[in-house]
Amino acid sequence: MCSTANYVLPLRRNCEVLPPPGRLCGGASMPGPFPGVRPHGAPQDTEMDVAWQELMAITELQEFQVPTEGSYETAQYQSMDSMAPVGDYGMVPAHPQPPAPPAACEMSGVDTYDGCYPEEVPACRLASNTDAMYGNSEPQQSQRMLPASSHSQPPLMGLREHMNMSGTSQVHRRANSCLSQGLNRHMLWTVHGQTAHARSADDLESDSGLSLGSSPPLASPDNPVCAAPGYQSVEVGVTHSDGEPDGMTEHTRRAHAHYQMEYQSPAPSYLHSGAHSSYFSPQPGLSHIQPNALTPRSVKLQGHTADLSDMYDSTQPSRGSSQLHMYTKPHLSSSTPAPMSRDERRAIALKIPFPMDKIINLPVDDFNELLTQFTLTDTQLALVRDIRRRGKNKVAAQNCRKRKLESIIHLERELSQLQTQREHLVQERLEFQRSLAFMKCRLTDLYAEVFSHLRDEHGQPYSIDEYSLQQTPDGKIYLVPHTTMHKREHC
DNA sequence: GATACCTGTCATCAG
DNA sequence: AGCTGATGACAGGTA
Repeated sequence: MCSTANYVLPLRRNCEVLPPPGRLCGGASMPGPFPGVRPHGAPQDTEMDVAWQELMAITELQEFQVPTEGSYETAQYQSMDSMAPVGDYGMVPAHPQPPAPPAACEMSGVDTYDGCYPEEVPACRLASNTDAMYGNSEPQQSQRMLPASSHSQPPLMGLREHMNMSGTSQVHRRANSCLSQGLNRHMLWTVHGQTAHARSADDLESDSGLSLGSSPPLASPDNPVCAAPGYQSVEVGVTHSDGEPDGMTEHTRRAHAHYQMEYQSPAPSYLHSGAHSSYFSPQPGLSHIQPNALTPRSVKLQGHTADLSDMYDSTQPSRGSSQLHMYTKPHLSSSTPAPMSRDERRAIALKIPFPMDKIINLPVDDFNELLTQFTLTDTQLALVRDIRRRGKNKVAAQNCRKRKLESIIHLERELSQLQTQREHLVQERLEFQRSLAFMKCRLTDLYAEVFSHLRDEHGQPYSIDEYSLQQTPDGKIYLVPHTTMHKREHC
């Protein structure tokens, strides 16, 4: 065991031989660390057939006949021609006539609303102007069944450009060009488009869509706007040249009748808690339409209301004009409200007897009670539940995104704070290192100073290389030879 | 035309 | 079991 007994010269603190520090250690610098329109070409027949086969595979559509190729063109021109002279339905001419399989119009019961989605009777209603105008044609089925790049897309793109999409600001941007462009495009579309069915805006705007089983696509009542100019072009350019004396085929009449029932008759009040205050009031007619209720197409149409109304007034009876104005906003302001959503249009199309906000926001018990107060078809029920699910998920998604953004902001802020703190700590470490270097330097000086004053019994100075100063826990300081220290270290 | 962003929707999971 | 919220993924629209 080693002990301090080996120390040769016990020294005391504050020894007289220890002079005060004479100088500061210099040079203690420390290095411191200091980041479409399908090229207006007719779709291939095979593709068309496949598309229709896929469509027909849908249960709700199986009752319809797949139109023959020849029927498309017939329908295109026939329907358009037939539309022109119609005087009872003002909205009729106000939309491009989508090529529809006339064969499907042979089906019975088309003129009777059975509560099904309008798309469930696509051919006839599509053949009519009604659906292409307000409703859409099997949007989701089509989207699911028909790939985006399918043959049916081009004509649809034409229709999309022509009729424009709902719910997009694009409506406003293109509003001015809608009339002129829509006319030309419609003509092209009419001539070249040979798609078996036309998709309405709903169709075009829809994404992957909802479940096919629960929510078949619905007709949308918002497609008429740009269609008007398109139809005008048809009416002017094509005129009634075929063999439709009265200019209206049977299926067209039925479709118009359908439209009359759907959009002209008193509709339930759809009060929406969101951007859309109400888009239908119980009173039929025009005056009740809220600005918010206007669809993009109606908004788009707004800019051309005068022109169109003049044309319609001259060619269409007041009834049709009334229908046209039904979706016409008095003033097109920059603060144009959001257009009707797809579900809103669907609700209108299916005549859901209660407002959207109730569908979405009511507690489940109240919601179920509400459902019991009305006799709804299965289709209506499915739609209502889908609307509720989508509405809630929509809000949830909005909240989720909001939270995500807030989380990102929070994390960025936290990151910034941590970076600041890190910089502070780095500076602090640098200061400590500097201080430590200074203290080491000073200790070295003091060490040398002490040794310079130490003398052995012979008056000789101790060598700093042979001796070192050690302090014991009790505060005593000893001069220890390195050999002893080495022994201690070994101990 | 490519890209980023926004929004709606769907699918899925968990409570 | 059904409802609801949360969220990733996807698609479409827009700038």
